[in-house]
Amino acid sequence: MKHAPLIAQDHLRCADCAIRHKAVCAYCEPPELAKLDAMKSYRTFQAGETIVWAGEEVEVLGSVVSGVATLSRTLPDGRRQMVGLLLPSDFVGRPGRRTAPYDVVAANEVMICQFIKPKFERLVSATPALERRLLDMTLDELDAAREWMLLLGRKTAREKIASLLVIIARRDAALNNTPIGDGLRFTLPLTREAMSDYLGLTIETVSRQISALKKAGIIILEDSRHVHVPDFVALLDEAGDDSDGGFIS
Amino acid sequence: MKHAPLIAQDHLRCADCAIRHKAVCAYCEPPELAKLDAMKSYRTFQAGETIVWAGEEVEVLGSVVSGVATLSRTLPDGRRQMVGLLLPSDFVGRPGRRTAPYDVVAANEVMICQFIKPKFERLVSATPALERRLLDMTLDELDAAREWMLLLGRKTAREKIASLLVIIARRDAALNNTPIGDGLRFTLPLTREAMSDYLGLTIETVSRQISALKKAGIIILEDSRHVHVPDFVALLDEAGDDSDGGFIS
DNA sequence: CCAATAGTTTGATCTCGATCAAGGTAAGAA
DNA sequence: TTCTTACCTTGATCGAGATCAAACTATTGG
Repeated sequence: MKHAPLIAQDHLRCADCAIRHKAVCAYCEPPELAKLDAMKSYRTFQAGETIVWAGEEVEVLGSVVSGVATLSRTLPDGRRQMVGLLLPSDFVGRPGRRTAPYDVVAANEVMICQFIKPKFERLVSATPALERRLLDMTLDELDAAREWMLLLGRKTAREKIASLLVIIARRDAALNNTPIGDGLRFTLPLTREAMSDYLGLTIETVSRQISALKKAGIIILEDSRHVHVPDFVALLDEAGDDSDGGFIS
Repeated sequence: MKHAPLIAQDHLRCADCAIRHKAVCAYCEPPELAKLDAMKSYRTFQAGETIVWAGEEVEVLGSVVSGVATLSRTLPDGRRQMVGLLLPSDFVGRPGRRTAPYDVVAANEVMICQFIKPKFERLVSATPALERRLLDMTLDELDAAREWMLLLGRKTAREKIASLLVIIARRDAALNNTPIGDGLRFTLPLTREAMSDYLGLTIETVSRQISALKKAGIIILEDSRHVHVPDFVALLDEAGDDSDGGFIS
């Protein structure tokens, strides 16, 4: 049987597309999947707004359409570690679980394409292709988490910063459908504090290492949020390894 | 419909049991699942033996029956970080993926209950309950990985050691069906070097912190591998948080 | 028995990133 | 405009954990 892609360029734009993508093709899509279209709704969160509180019952799940959200855990004494970064097309929520063990917070204005959980789960149960797709997405998240463990446990502050820049640059390029190469330009969607939470560092160290990369000519800062990378390979080199960060599936 | 547990005490003993557990019950098990019994075979690996090389094609998957295996990633310059610990009943292998991005190594003598991958995957495709169970197990692994990210990014060396001891103690107790409490006694299945790889520390720091916990009376060492915990709550307290480590699902 | 090997512990010193502290910058409100 | 607030940068100092070095323990094999 011939398989044609169900969604092309804009498969990142909303949750049901992100979920259907790869799960099925235009020729063999189970009719149940079309129901996703009817079920979805959109919701916007402001920067800093908490989308899900750790331990709280979650009644909704979906995926990020635009903006950036963070997953983070906090120790009783306030130490915080980000455990995931949700960029457009990433899935939010845990199918089959009642609560999340971490906070989900909007880093900037975030639009979510969402489904009512029980409805969505009923559809999943009835649609093996959807179940398979969710497993596939969860394996990608697991790879990303393990890649991050290597970074947290063994990389230097400078390598951590470079690695984060590489990931953001790659995702940014993928989102805009532009090739990755020299002369790359992108916007940091995170504050220095959020970066420090992600990298297991302090704000000051993040700021210092970014300044150091700037001084070394690896990056050029137009302002604190706008990065220009004249030589992408040089940045990759600073990251300590050449893996794809587990974020490309 | 009434649900009865399919497997009781010994559900940890082999892969098809670990996988069937929770997926189904004695009354509603799909007939396909019985095929797991016919497909499984056992294989033993010596301590230090590599079960799967990073990037290598994997033709087999299954779960740990006895012993301990580790998942680890290595940077080009040799720095190593363990990204997962496989204790009895844990699943090995990535359904639907051709290769693994990390090495799987036997920490001591390990017995695996294994399935031939294509056969297993065909069965999975035909058995939605199995697919769901795999998703559930993968979500547990993801939770554990994220818990570990918090440890790697934000905990002190002492808290890291205490956290690892708590996890091993809990798994050990679960395996032997004994309650967790004071007067706990267990064997460390890892060398100091493996612990340092897991915790993002050096061997020396691991050794020193274990000595410090011993001096503080939190643990009593019968020899370097045999630990006695007089007061479990005191150990928990040293771990910095009271979560279950994501290892209990 | 001794030698060799692998793992563990302890000490001395160094260094990277944390901490403490002070300014700088940009955007919005009064 | 000036005040406020949030965010970012830079400097000085400190300390937890790394590194370097040596000794100790247990096991295996000749």
